[in-house]
Amino acid sequence: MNAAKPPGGLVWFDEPPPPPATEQLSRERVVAAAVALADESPSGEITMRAIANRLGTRSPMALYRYVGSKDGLTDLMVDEVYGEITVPPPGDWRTCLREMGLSAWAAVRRHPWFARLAFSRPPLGPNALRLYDSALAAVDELGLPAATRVGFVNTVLGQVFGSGLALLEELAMRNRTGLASDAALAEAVQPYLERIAAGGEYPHYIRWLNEPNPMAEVVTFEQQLEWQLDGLQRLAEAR
Amino acid sequence: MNAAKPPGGLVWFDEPPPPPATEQLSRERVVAAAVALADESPSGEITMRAIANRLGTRSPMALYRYVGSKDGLTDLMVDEVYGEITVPPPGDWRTCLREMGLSAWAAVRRHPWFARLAFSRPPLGPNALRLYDSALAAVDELGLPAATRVGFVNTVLGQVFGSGLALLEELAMRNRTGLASDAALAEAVQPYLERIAAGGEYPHYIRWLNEPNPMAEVVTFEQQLEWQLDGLQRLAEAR
DNA sequence: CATTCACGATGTACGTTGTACACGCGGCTA
DNA sequence: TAGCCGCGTGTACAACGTACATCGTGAATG
Repeated sequence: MNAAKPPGGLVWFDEPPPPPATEQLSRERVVAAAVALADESPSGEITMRAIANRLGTRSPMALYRYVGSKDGLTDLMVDEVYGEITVPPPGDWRTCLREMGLSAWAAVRRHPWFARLAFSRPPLGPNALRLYDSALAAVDELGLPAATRVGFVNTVLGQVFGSGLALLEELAMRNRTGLASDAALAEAVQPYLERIAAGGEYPHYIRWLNEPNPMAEVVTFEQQLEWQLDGLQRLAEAR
Repeated sequence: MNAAKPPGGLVWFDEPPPPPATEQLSRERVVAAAVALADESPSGEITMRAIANRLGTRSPMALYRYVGSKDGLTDLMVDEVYGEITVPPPGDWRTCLREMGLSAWAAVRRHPWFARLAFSRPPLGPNALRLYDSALAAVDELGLPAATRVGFVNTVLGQVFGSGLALLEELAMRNRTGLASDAALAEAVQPYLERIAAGGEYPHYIRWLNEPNPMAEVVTFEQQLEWQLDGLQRLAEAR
């Protein structure tokens, strides 16, 4: 053991060697720790070192035996969340896709970082495949060509991931600037906007800011999802 | 000048001291170089060092005099692209929002990285404000409450950024894996999918893969944009 | 029972990133 | 002529992902 010797210090001076590696590592434990860590961080950013730390392991290198690389770990995390998305058994296709969308939306609310990663990794893990398989089963009754079937599914998932990403980035931005509440945020931007207003440009923008509740969320995710389903339905009927 | 002396090398061995800083730096030049660089990189990722290099400047620190930080530069880049998005003069609100959506979509195609950054930075630059102002002017005729007005605009822009992000990530992934063409990609995933197929699970998924042109893009951006506009119109009429 | 071996975890190290800080050069002003 | 000040540079540091060699330990083998 050639650990860096504290210059002129005896072993006794160090604090005793941290939580003694509670348990065997495993791919599952690594992924679970990564997911938990990402859930806690507002931005969803994680670090191999942080994961190692959480597992009581001193070195990030220990993880590489189980996940290959950070990208590999990312894929595993993504598939983990795909596993939380459910599709009802085949029946009315529109109901199925709606339920899938809502279920995916719930998963994204639990794990906002998922929206970002889902965009950047191909859905090829077992849970992703299972999800796509169920969803394709649900639209089977329409008798559409292959590309159209998967287009239907992707439209719904795209809506979820897009809205999720907007959600994530707003969370991250609020946290980065330390402005958690609507009020604090409004106050911080105040001086800047007043300078803008003084310039007399952007009259409609200024008028919006001065009306009550300008930030209320009025076009909800559920609403937009329904609109997309309307569109898909019209597409299916016009076939 | 106490530059690191090459160990056992004479000065003459170094190449002569590079392109002599063509021109004065400026915020505009820095931003322009950053945008050009991001456009060239498939992932849209850039580096302060790379920008400095492109400007013939030896040190990345020179940029900090003009942009404050990388985040600051990001904001400037984002606003630059916001400046490429146009809204027709007020008239039929639906036409205006559609034109804005299409114009934004064109901008995103030119600068895919914009979709990612637009999500992560608040639209407070001059060009973003001008865009929002024009868009709000276009929906003014509807006589809706403030939050609803801006909700209309955000719905359209959200659709653009969401679709843009999907586009960007697909580009990035293809480039990361070095599989540019559909054919090359299909070939690379082939063995994996065959193992899957052999298992007999995911029957609908496998069936999709085996039909002709499974990857054809069938639900276009324009289509989805129109569906959102349909929804907005119904919302406005039901008011 | 002794020896070998493979495996899980570790320490060290490298290259890359953003950026803080101090310096030096050149042109302007007092 | 002396001082200053804006601009670019070099150096340095912390944090990151991860390649690599190493080591203690329990299982497999002779």
